[in-house]
Amino acid sequence: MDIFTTLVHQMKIMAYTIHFKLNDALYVKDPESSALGKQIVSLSIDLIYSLGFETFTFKKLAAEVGTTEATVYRYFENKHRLLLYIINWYWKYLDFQLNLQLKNITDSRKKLEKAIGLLTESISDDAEGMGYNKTALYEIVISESSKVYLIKDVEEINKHQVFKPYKELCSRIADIITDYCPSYPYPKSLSSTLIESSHLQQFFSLHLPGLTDVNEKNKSSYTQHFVSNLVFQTLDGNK
Amino acid sequence: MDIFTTLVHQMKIMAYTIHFKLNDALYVKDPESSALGKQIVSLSIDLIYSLGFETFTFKKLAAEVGTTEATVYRYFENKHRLLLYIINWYWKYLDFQLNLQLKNITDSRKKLEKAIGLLTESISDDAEGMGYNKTALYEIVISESSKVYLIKDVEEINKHQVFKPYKELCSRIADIITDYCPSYPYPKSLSSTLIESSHLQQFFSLHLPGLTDVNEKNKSSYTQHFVSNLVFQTLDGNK
DNA sequence: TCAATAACAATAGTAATACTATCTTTTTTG
DNA sequence: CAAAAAAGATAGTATTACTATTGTTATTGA
Repeated sequence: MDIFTTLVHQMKIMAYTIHFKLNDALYVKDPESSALGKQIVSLSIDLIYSLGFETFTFKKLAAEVGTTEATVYRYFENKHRLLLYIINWYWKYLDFQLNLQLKNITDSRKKLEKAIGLLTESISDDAEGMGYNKTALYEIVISESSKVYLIKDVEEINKHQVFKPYKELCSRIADIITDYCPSYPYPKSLSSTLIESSHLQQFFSLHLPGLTDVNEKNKSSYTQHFVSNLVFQTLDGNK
Repeated sequence: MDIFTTLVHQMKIMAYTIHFKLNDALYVKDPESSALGKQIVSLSIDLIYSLGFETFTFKKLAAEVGTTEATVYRYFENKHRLLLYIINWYWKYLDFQLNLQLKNITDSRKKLEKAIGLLTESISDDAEGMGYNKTALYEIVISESSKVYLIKDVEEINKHQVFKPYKELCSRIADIITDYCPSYPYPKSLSSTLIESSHLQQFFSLHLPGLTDVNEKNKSSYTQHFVSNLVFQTLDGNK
């Protein structure tokens, strides 16, 4: 059984909705186990997107869901864990999409190109079966995802495997990198840099364009081209 | 008058302590204008370092300084502004150090190498005249700096020029990049990527090493070598 | 040098946040 | 149908993030 088939087995696909089983250190009660739980996650994505993570509170979320704060706390310990849950879901989703789209590609350069396309969102993979507001989720990933690890107790929560999906995504891309250029000494570092700088350049090009070389002409494909150039020149120079 | 001389003129150097005049949108009352203000900034660096930004409060800071919360509020509107002040100070400091160390170098490759060295802290520039706890400040920059712009109202606060020192640092490095490789189309993007990924890889190598290729052997120079390879292969490939 | 004024300390208070606890009602399930 | 689990309703606490007021001590500038 190949790794992709294994992944498919880990999910249940029902009526166009993908379910990922996430690490139970992320929640108190599995939000996938009830309609209310799903609503909490779904509406939290919309609310974090519109308020920003700092301004987002469980009280506001409860009002949105039509329930009470206490009920939200029955699902998630605090808002950081909820964000971590959302970001983990996204990492799993991306890993899944990557496998799906790489399945029939044999050329490692094409694989890397596809991965960059996915990360920079230049591939319009349909949001069929996603269940959540895709725009909101992607914006949250860009603006808030680094807040899940940029905390004092990273190492403590890391023990509970909460970064496993991220590490798996990072490893998968690192493997493609090594496949493309076996002599390159930093495949994982380049992979994490690729993931993070894709997001960061998207953020900068939208909100602080002076930190980038984005302009009216290259706008739509700027991040993809910049990151693509960065990765391939680096690897080709290390061949 | 060259740009470096201009910069020197912008500062006053007194008894080994460097003072930078920072944007007054950052504070209510200039902390450089009193001994208490300096204490507030200095001890906030120690406290943010030891508690992490999320756990850090003005009440705790006031206790540390031996004053009251109300007094701290007379200097800074809130803790986000204080962090922004600290990070701005660091950006100005780095820009100053960069100019100082690049002064007598003519070769653009050597200039870039020096810049990378400074960003990855592999150059032990003496902390003489810094006035603050250098280790704490550098750790804050690595772990907390992105929180100053990853907020909902980035564009609003950007109007007050609070990211100017960052943009200046980014531009300065971008100019060296263009000097080294005039045909490279993304000098500012590469510059911001260089700055941010230097910090991120330092963070990952310390706290989530599985996302990098750090090991016992390359530990001390890992980030510098990775980033150096990334930048030079990218630029050499675009010549 | 004295009078004004700014700086700071001390204290108090408010609204919101981040929770926890308890009790009742509803829903699920064995 | 009974037991158990989930959710609703309500209440309450500690901490955070401020604002306001008043009195005292430095500073400074006429």
